[in-house]
Amino acid sequence: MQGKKDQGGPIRKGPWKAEEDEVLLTHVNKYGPRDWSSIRSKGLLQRTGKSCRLRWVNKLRPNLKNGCKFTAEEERVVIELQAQYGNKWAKIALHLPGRTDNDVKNFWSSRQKRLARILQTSPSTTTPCSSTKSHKKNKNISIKVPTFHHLVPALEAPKFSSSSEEESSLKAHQSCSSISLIENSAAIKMVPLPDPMNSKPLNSYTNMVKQEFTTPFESYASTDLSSEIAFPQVFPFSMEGQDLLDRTSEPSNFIDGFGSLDIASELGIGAQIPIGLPFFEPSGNCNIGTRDSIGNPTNPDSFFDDFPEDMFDDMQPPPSPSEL
DNA sequence: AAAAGTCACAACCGCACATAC
DNA sequence: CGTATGTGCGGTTGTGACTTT
Repeated sequence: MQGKKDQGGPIRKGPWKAEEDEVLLTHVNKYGPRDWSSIRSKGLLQRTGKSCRLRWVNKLRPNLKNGCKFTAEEERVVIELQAQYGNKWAKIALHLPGRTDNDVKNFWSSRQKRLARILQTSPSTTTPCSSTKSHKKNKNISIKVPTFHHLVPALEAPKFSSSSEEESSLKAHQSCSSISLIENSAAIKMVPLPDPMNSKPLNSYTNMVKQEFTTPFESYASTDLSSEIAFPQVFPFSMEGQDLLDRTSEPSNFIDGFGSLDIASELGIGAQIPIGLPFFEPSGNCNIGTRDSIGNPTNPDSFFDDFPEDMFDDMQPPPSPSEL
């Protein structure tokens, strides 16, 4: 960039070559992960110390899960910790063996971007879809996403497959979403499953879920969420894809739609909303194949069925549950 | 088949903090 | 004690691969 040459010559930027990695690894093996600046000053590489360190930390360090998608469990941990620590990626990464802060950061960033896009496509009034991927799929439909999302928090939202090994992670969301949605429809009336990972530092989270998981409204009322939830944050439920959006065009299906943990996760409000613990497969095998009894649009627990669709249009911040 | 959009990832930048001098 | 240097962290950007239309 700037004529910062000197010691090791002009600074090289951009993608690392295998030879550079080798040199860097040699250095680390010799002196340990430190003295990054000396790498350049010794003329070993035309990289800044910072760059060397970053390369090692993010790619060359042993035991990294390079190339592996975030598992459902990792995803959940991120969500939980992000809600707890905020954007302290390095801190969060400490809880995820093999993951770097950069990994976590990128992962979260992707989610946020997706959420942002979805938000734009979820107007509270009938609006034609327009440009994003979701839009494309909904091309000619008018999505009417009711603004009653504040009700959602109380709804159980198991995210069965979602990410995890398989294609999952985020990209797979597009495919998983529809599945989880379907499964969610059943989950809504499910009884909380035992916490699959109670040994994790997610106790508060899981306990909360268990506690909350009575009936949507009961739980909602019992925790007085109306006073806890930052509404603006709650509103835009991430519908993990067009499927969700599609479904949300109908109140009864809408419920099915926001079943996923991502609702909170993508909003970064995992700790604020008693989103149910996702019931994904423990071993992170997002077997999308488990899309058994799919396409069951009739959700017996779609309590919104009784509501006139337009009643949500002008919905204001969350009324107390009793008002519902 | 091509174009457009989206995603995931790698890498850089700037700032903050810690330590050495 | 003040300054310089090194390191760590979070934010941002660029890019290639993939998906959808």
